[in-house]
Amino acid sequence: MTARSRVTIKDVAKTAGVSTQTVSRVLNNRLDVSPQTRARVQQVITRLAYSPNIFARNLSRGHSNTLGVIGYGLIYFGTSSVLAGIESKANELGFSLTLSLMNGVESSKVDRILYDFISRRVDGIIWAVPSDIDAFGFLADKFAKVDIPIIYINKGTNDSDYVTAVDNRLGGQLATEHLLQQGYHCIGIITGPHRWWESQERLNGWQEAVKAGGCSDKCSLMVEGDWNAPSGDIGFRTLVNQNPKLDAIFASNDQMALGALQAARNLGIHIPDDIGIVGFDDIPEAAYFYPPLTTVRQDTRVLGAMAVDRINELIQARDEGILPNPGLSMLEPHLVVRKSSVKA
Amino acid sequence: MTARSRVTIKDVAKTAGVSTQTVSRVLNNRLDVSPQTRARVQQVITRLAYSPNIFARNLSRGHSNTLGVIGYGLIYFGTSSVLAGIESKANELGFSLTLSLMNGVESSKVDRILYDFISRRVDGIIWAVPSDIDAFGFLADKFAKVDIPIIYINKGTNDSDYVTAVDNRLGGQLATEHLLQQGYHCIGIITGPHRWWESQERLNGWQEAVKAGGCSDKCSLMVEGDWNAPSGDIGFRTLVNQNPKLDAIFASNDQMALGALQAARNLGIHIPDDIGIVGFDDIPEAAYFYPPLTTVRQDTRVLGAMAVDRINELIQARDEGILPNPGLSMLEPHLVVRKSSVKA
DNA sequence: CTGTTAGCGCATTCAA
DNA sequence: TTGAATGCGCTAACAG
Repeated sequence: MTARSRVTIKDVAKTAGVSTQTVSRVLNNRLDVSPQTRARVQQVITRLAYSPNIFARNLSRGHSNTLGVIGYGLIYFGTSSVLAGIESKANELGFSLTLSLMNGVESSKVDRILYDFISRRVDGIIWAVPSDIDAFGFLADKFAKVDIPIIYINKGTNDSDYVTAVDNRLGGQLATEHLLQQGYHCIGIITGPHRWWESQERLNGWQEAVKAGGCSDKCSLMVEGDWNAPSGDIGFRTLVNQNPKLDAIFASNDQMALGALQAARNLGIHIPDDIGIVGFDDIPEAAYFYPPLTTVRQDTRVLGAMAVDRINELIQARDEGILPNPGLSMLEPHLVVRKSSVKA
Repeated sequence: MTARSRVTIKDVAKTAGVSTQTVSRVLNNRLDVSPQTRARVQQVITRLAYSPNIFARNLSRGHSNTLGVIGYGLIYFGTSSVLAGIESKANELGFSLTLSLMNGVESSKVDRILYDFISRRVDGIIWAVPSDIDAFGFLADKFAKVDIPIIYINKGTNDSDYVTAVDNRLGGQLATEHLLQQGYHCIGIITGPHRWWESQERLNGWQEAVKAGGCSDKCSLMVEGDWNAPSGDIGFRTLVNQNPKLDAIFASNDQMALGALQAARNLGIHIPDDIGIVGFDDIPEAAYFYPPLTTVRQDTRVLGAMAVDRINELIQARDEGILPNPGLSMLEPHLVVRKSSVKA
């Protein structure tokens, strides 16, 4: 106790004139308590404003009913929204959350977080950090040692892992096919960083669609961005310079699309008549861009919720000694058509 | 234990050939351990991959070294960014975090969260939910009973409370004075919901500046928004209809400013030549709006960090039996000038 | 410098 | 239906 001491189960027991066990039973909604005693104990509990010490409880029970979540910056729409979904679902299922944030994937920080999670006896771990293939190499080793169920959000499948992801490849396809259907023929792409799984997949989707659409190599140029608006601005200029015939661009997220829109304005290029643009994410502002942005919506909240459901299954199965089949659960994104890709 | 049992301090003690006490001393970096034994114990600890059970530790120590944070939706820039600041600073000071999210201020949810915080023996509470005056009425009662240090982010002062806030009034003034300096004379405002403290303060700042600038009542019209872009769109149209002479608008956040920009385009009104616009927040996208948005930047990350520093002081003071003076710590926002308010 | 003893607050045996 | 004893894993107070 930090000086002042709190009400414990003993106090409740004493003033209610029963044993601590009985109080414990009432707390845990056991059936084997007579209605009268239960009522009496309840009264005392509320009167004394008693609330059980969760440390004592968890220590005694041997587990924490807590999920460890490793997330990514709170200020990006997609990653924040995933966390919101996780929080909400965890709440619904009665899990507490221990949240750790990472900026990049630093090995040492992962060690510290894992150590903390073990100390907290988390029942499961959700990895919600966008990360590249290299990172997953050393992560796999670390996680293998931990012996706690873990599920990954948005990483490439890997036979033995439990993964929940948005079908980013499909998203890239949808975006690109839409542009083709609108009569654009020469479709460039501004990707995210190449090492990100999401980025690769969106790129793959674009590539497939572009090939299927019969676009020439010259007409399927690519430039790498960094997810932020300035890189969209630069990317747009680069693509246009490389091929003046270019008449459409798939930007791998909405921020880069926003940068591209600004570049176009500054260059006197008209969107969508000269060049069509499609983004990815459908951030709330996208409908108010100029022109309003056609984009691929991914429901990241649902993604987070799915992950929690899945880890819950894993935990329960584990308690029963079962080992569920690993694999990938995919969430389908869909296209939201606005003016940036529809000629007047 | 959930079936499988973990390595405990006993195991370490046994295989290292010392008492659990010595292991404990090593764990807590006590000085009174000989270098040899310390080294030996350390080795065993890493070899056995031992990590202390935090529940046992907290139970024994009597406190949790944890901060309870009540936050607001993860998908809004300002509120998320505050949380990011809190997370980062808490990490730096060695605090763990227990995060609860609220959408509105529902009394029953507050009860549940507080109950949970008490169960977790949090050392301090940070209230980071934008809320109206009415809410603070019943909140005060609840918090008074809890007997845990608490600090509020962005609420009106109240003699006896500890508050950390952005000077929203100053922000409103800065925005409005800037417009006056740029030669605009008839400045309307799109506010946030009237019951929000932030909204009120920005409104007050605007009002002062408008009065000081000698604007007539007709030229200082106000319309209420809801922080989202659509309400900015509607607000813009309303203001323009009410007074065709209106030549500037202060939108109380960037999303509403974005909506206003779109409305202007659709009405054929030119920004900034016909009407100047200033927003509030400086979200990352603001520089890429069309035209780029002049806005008031508030460093919400720093705000969060300040709150953690303050609660830390409170906790320490409390341990020493001192009661620091309550009051308001203000953070100053500043103006970021872009094209939306500067005539060509 | 190290070990022994005791207890943190609760839940889980067992008896009664 | 209830109570008494025991232990979860760790730290604090005291010895030595």
